[in-house]
Amino acid sequence: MVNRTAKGSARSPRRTDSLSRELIIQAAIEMLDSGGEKALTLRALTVRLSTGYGAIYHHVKDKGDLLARAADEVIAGVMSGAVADTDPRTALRALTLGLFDAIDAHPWVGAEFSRQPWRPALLDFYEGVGRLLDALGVPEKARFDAAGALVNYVLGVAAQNASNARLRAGSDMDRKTFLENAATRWAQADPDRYPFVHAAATQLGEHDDREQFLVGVDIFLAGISTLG
Amino acid sequence: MVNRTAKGSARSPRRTDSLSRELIIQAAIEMLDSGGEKALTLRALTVRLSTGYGAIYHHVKDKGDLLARAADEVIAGVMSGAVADTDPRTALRALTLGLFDAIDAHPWVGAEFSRQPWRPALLDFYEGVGRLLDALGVPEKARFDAAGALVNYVLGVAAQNASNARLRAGSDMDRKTFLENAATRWAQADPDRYPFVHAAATQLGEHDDREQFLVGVDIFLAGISTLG
DNA sequence: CACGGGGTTGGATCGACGCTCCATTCGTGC
DNA sequence: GCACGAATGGAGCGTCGATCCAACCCCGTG
Repeated sequence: MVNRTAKGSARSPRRTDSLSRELIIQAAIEMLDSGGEKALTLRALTVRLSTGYGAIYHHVKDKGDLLARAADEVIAGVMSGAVADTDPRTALRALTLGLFDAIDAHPWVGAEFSRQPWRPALLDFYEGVGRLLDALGVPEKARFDAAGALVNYVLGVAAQNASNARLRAGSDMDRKTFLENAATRWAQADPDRYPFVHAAATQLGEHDDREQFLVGVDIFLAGISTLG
Repeated sequence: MVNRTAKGSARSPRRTDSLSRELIIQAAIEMLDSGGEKALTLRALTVRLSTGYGAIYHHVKDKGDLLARAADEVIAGVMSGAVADTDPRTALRALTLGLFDAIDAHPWVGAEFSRQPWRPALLDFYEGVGRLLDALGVPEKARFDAAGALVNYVLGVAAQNASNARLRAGSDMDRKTFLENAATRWAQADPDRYPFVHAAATQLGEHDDREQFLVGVDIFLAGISTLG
């Protein structure tokens, strides 16, 4: 047999501090936050941690596993800080807004959860929503459908925001000018064919994502309260 | 200079019927429908159309462009068949259900729209929703927020369904057994830590995605009617 | 202290991907 | 019939995720 590693190149020294899964996930989160989803490549990760593929794959199943764990980590931080408000309505707004803000700060989390919506971190979110709906007096039969609808709404907005953030990152502009550009495009829509879109262009340029999200939650809560 | 193509291999004959963008998109849609998102590779596309990369890239900017156009094509088929119902409530349910069914039949479309929510096809959907909300008597100021919330809900459910379809495709099982498996997992959740999830496991196993989607729409409509 | 086996690490290597580039060929107006 | 732009096919490039294995370190046993 041939000695396949009989090259002159000396092997780089082995790391002194041992690698851990936590360390890898932390590094992945930082890379995702600073450079978006496409910035997380295993090659870049090996460079950042000054290690090789073997070390990483020893602690993590594959790239999907790494992404999922990173997303879980971010959400876990949010859900743990959930306040137990006395008013279920206020608590529900706070809970959903917490997830909104987290995904707004880490857009890649939104994309990841729209890909894998059954992660344990989302189970906690589901549970929180369900319990608060109970406290709100929603009958048990309707609770399941209501919780599903609300969670889907939150994830929908999250995916939307994540996508916008990606577009913004592509042509580095801030949120304000991005919205103004979109509004201009809407305003240019044919008023005969698109009366609503044309008319809504102004509001698109001025609206606040966060506030609009809360309006949506309120619409939901108002609708849910009519359920028998 | 060296003649770089002076190989012995004869060039394969040029196609007689000319390639068109429509043809390429149609082939892409069929590949996506039969094998999911990962089945659409440019290499496979060149084989299917018995052509080369150059021909494809002449008609299409890149793979993202191709995916987006394919998704637009599918949705355009749905939106064109929209019925003008007299009752705006019924029409709204029909419109949203149309999009739901389309994405249910072509899960990759859901994933694509959660990635690029500002495509012209969705502008039509937005317009339809906005106009029907107007007919429903929603005041102009609230219409923008309400339409945004509803569209986001629909896209959220769509992304969720697309993801479930992907999971099902991975371990080829039908919808029923897939739901039963998920329900079993929910039922195994700790009843003390996850009382709601544990209790909802039964409904998860028995529920119908389509009906639950419509319940969500109804919750929305009920909530919207409270807007002043 | 010797030693050896298992947990851990680094990196060469693989197959597949999107995409670029260019020689070639077709079609059409002159 | 000829010239020229549009259209085509495919070799090749750079990069990706993933695999695989020799090298390495730590620690328990004798």
